[in-house]
Amino acid sequence: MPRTLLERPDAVRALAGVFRRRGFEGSSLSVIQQEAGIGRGSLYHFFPDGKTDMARAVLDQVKDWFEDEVFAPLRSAADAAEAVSAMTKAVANYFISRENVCLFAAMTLGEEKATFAGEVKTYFADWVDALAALLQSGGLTPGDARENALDAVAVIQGGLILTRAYGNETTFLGVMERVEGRLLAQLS
Amino acid sequence: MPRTLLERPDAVRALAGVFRRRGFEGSSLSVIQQEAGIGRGSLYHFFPDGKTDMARAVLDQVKDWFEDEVFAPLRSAADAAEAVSAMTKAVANYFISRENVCLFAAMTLGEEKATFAGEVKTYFADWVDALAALLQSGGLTPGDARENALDAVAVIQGGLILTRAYGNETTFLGVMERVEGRLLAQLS
DNA sequence: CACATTCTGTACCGTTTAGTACACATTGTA
DNA sequence: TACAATGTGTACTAAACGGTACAGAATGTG
Repeated sequence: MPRTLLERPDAVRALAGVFRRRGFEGSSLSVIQQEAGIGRGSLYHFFPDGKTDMARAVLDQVKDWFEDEVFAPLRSAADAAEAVSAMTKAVANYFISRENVCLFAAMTLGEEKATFAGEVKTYFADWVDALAALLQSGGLTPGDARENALDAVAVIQGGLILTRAYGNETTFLGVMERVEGRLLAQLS
Repeated sequence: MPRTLLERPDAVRALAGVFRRRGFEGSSLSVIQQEAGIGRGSLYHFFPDGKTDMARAVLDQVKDWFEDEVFAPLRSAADAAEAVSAMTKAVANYFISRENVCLFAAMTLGEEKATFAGEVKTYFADWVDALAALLQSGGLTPGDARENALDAVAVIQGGLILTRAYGNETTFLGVMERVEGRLLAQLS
């Protein structure tokens, strides 16, 4: 079975960049061709169902990354405090190297909202649940753990909005530092 | 000078609803006509520069509402704790009655980002600054006031994302209750 | 009832959209 | 080198896009 230069995961990575910069509806096929450097033929070869297919593939890849690098470590952590620090560090690095855009958050707006509602809900629920479980393992009551986890994810997402609005990155970094501090304080 | 049935502010209100539901790029002229119940002729009569003009008018109206109902009260408050409670209540009611969408946050994504960057930055900066000033007047150091204000606005914005993702409203209400509690705790 | 002004519906324009068709290039294997 | 599978550029379509033009309806004033 012949292999050529462009593999599907590479295409997905390139698409993710375009969607982050332009949004889903703002990424026309011509824009995608140009910015991702992938011709229309290849695009419809890898993603036969068109733009929706492309977006789904991108969301899947993001979800997989978070599952491996964030959610799973939270669930299987031995030391709660260490796990909190690891999570904030991983998440901060991730979004800073990806234009401070969370594609799942972007999918809660506009027409694409209905299309990806299931995936979006699962992503955020997995994140909140994994963090809540960790906090509970660190001594918090189930209720407190859940509330703190939800507020942590919320402040991270809001931090992304504010850092884009301000046009800097220090805003987001500050939010991440403080959310780490608050979570660690809860654990002690 | 003759007056007819539809006034510009009414049109702006209708447009805001469409933009909240469909996003800026997702709101085509035909969709706007249909959902806002305003014909193309009227649209271009009130907003000669087209869609950009419409979006600007909507953002202006939102900004004015927050200026009057949120920012100004924060700045001129006598009692810091009361002002915090008033703000959280006003903000919660506002977003719940507006489909849990902050149009300024939506404008930090996609192609329209560049177009409205100035207005968006001003909106969030005004909010954070007004809240920080209040917290400072309530006894916090300038640094603490600023950090707490920024995190409060961030968690509110993130709460909107999560409540849309979960498809409920209780998530956002919970976030609002807790952010009020945390701010009040700082003041005491 | 005129009248000027403010609105509004409709037809239209050139451009762009997502998606399709398909010949052809590229590749690993035999 | 022949071959089948995989990947890709190009031309094309119908529909939708934002925006324009403009006749005429609606309105308060004299």
